Amino acid sequence: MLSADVQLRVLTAGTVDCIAEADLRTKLERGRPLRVKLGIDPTASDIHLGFAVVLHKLRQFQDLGHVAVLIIGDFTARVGDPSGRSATRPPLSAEQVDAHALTYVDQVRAILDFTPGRIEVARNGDWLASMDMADVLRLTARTTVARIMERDDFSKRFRGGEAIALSELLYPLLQGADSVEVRADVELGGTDQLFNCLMGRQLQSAAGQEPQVVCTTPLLEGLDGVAKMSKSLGNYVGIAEPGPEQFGKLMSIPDVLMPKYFQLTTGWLPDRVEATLADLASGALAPVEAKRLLARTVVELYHGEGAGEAAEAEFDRVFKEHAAPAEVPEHVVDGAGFPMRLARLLADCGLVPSNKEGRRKIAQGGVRIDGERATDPNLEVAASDVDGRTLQVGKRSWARVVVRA
RNA sequence: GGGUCCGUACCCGAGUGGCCAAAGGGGACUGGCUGUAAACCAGUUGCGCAAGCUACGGAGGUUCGAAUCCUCCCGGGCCCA
Repeated sequence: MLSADVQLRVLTAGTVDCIAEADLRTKLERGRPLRVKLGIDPTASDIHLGFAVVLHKLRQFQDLGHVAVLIIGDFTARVGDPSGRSATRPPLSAEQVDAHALTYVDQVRAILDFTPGRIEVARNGDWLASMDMADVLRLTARTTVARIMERDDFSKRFRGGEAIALSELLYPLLQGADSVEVRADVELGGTDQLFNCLMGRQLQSAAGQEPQVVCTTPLLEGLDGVAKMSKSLGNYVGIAEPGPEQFGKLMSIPDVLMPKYFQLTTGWLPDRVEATLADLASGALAPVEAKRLLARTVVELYHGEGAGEAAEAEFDRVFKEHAAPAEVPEHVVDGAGFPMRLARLLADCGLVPSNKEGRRKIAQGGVRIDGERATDPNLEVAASDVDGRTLQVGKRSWARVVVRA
């Protein structure tokens, strides 16, 4: 195992908070593998680049010989993490949570080391679900209303006269209870998790354990450049998405976000990031080229050698030469329905949410059949007009029509 | 438990008996320009080819006519206890 100093330098790089760094040093100096906890609530089906930031940090710990303790928050997902929220989250069903949990573990394999002994995966329902009222009361007695209300999310919502479910107030305690349960030495999380993680320290102390060190990583803004990347806002790049998809999405990020994306999503060492950003700033590297480089790098990271260039080639094909992508989803239509309105067909193919919307898109010049723009919203098409052809709506939606006799 | 205010489309928010499928803003989408960036310009943003239908928390009611008035219910805020 490397010296505590060296480890400390690597581990704290790119973190926002590390509470307390001295404690981390002490723990590292013992030379024993640390138990590094990271909780994920399976509230969505995709893991995205924003969450990958903290996963990469966890991987660094693993690479230095420490143990990743991944907590799937199957129980906490149903309470709803109030972090960064301005409203209560909608509850998820147990089935949804289970389904998400499975895909999470699958996706996380792309980043974490699953060598036995290097990782533990646990579900917090295993201990939280069986708590009885006495346990809950004991837990809640360990903190105070004032402490909970210090939290920005809560105090804002409270002052704004918005609803806060009592169960939401308990969320930080549950997350803290996880730390006690798994005897975490370190807990990682995004900066929005700071409060929750600190609760773990408090509860561990109360339980007679040495408090965990809390390391937070920066939050990544989503494609819109404003809000935090999240599934619910749809401004994310999933780590399991196809390369060309990732590439296209990354090309659409605002320029101002490029430095941050280089820092947080490429997995590059700080020196290389700095050098690239310097080139960008000096004009030696054009913004487009920098963005292409970024997109290629990220795609390679998740899809392997060569995938970046393949994605880029596909991107050029579609957006420079305006050709249809290599893979267009097929849509089978019953031939009996013909002749039919083009607008209807677009809706059937799922390219537009309604017939009406299809008419609008046509009128606005946003619809093409094999690259040929359609302009008449009342256009009727025969089966032979569309069979085997590619429909396009806007810049990013395609479907190949297959008429079934 | 008492009092009081509120619930409008993806979000915020105007509307308080007909002129309301509902102002305005944000977002989103389409087109133009471009580097699928930003900025900017134009347009669209319930469903239906249309007649029309469905929609202003839910259910009833008053009225020729309701998002607007009444009753009950559900959800939320605040004050008092």
